[in-house]
Amino acid sequence: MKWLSVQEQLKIIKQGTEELIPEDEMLKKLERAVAEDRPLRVKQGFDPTAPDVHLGHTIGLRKLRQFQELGHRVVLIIGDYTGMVGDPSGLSETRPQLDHEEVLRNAKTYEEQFFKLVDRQKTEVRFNGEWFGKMNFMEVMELASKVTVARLLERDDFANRYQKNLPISLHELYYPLMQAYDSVAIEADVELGATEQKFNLLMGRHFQQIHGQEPQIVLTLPVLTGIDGVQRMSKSLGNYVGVAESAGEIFGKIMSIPDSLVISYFELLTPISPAELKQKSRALQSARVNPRDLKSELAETIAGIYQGAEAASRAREEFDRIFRDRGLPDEIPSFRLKVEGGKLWIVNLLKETGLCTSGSESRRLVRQGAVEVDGARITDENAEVGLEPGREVLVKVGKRRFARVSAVPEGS
RNA sequence: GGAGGGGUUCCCAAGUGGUCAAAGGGAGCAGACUGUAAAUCUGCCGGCGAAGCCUUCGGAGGUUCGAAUCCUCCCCCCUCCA
Repeated sequence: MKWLSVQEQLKIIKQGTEELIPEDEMLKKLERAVAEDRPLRVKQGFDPTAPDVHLGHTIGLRKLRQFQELGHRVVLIIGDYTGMVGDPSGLSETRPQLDHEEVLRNAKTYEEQFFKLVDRQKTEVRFNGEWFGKMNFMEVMELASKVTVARLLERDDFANRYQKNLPISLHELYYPLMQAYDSVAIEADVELGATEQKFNLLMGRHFQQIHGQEPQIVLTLPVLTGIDGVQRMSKSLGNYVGVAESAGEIFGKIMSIPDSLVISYFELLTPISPAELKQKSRALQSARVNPRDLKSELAETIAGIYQGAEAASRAREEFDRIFRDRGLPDEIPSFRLKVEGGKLWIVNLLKETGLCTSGSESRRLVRQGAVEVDGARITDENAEVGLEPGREVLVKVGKRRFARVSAVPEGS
């Protein structure tokens, strides 16, 4: 194995990271890795609670990839056991617990997405049920005896909830211990996580020391702001972009982020060089470029990483056509509806095609002027639309809901 | 175990007998504008072919012409005491 110099490695590792604790130990580990030609074991755990890997996760995944490129080994821990507990990090409430089968099913989908960014050949996949499943109650108690309640309550999410008189279940307090024990089980050299994971990561050091191991290095990464521009990106907050989503979906979602987020997205989510980043940032400030165009470039880049450059470019074209030029998307679902007397009430049409979920919503949208049939706006909620077999009528609701509708032929 | 506080529409949160499908904020959706699914402004925001009616305020009963609001029992959460 050819190694980069320790200093060069450290520089790359530090790029875009929030904290490296402690840096001097990292240096020592790297030196030893090179001297003994033995890759570091870089741990990252995932709880397969929701099988969608989103852009927020990719910050960590890109970092793992970098470690691999430097010659190190990734240990991916699928938290089949911890997933059943539910990580309380950054949450103000108890997570729902999952049953074991569900967790295993999710894990599979998770891996597929994970390996879009991380090299499978240089990854060891472990389930933490492997060791937790064998533990007996005495051993669990033994673990628990190593941490004090006061220490656990230092964590800001627990502290917050405790202060606000919100419930904290006892099992949640075990989560950090379990994650920490994972590090012991796989003898991790480094563990990555978002800044909000810091407590859990540090607990890993503590446990490794207790078990006579050299403590792992803790590397924290910035938390990505979600597409709402306010809260951290998370599936449960609905402000996320999943890496498995279609290019069109990814493109559109990125286009909907506030302009103020564009630069940091470039920095955290694309392989942009520091120089280019600086240039874009200046261009934006000086109003030399239209933020819209910069955002479009960002959206295409990100969509390209996960769905391929071709799909990304098609997504951009389609977006421009629909939203900039007010045109039509490539694919519009077609419906054939049963019609009496050649006419169908607009409210039923919208409901039956799924363009609206209820009659009330249909009426509302018609009243608001959101509905067009063959380019003509319909504002009368009692309107009827003429439908015949074989001839499709184009229905548009709002800016992005389309359908082609025709009638079911007589007698079928 | 004792005493007290609380559970409201997707989320936060008002409401303590009719004027409540339920204030306000957020999210979401739509319209206008635009540079865009940014920003801003405006409107909508349980369901029903819409007249009125139906379902909804932790659950089940009850009082009342009328209950989110009052009573009874139950479930869950929090605080203090032990």
